[in-house]
Amino acid sequence: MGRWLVKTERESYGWDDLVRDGGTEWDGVRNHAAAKHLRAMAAGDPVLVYHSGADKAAVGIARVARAARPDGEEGWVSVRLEPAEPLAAPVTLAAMKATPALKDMAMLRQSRLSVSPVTAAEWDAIVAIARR
DNA sequence: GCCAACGTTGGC
DNA sequence: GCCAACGTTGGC
Repeated sequence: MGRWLVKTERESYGWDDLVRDGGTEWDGVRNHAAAKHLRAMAAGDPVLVYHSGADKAAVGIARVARAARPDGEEGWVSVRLEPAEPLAAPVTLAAMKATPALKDMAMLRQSRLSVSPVTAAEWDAIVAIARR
């Protein structure tokens, strides 16, 4: 099972929108590295939803409801994400950067990557921060 | 094939 | 508002 993180801006389509809609097609990714991760997602995989911009925090956990399929434009794909549960508290970028266990996190290493993998250890560390 | 110019993202 | 990172485009 893979674990993932997707970035979005609250103002464009955030966690609250995902909850309201009960799920959405995660499309429009036009970056090859990010798209590669979309293609690697399997139904059931958990996905952290991170708000870039003003919030700069992971706020909820979604699940991959359906693996990648063509998103309408040649060569690009989308997956369906559905909300699972909100994090007990937002985990800010600052908190992630301050956590040694997360220093190699793909998102921190390459801040512009909109879809990135999260290791099991990183996932656990983030959930632990949310609960403390 | 190289590289400069340019656009976008996202943190500060 | 600025800047760093980085991807894309287009001239050569």
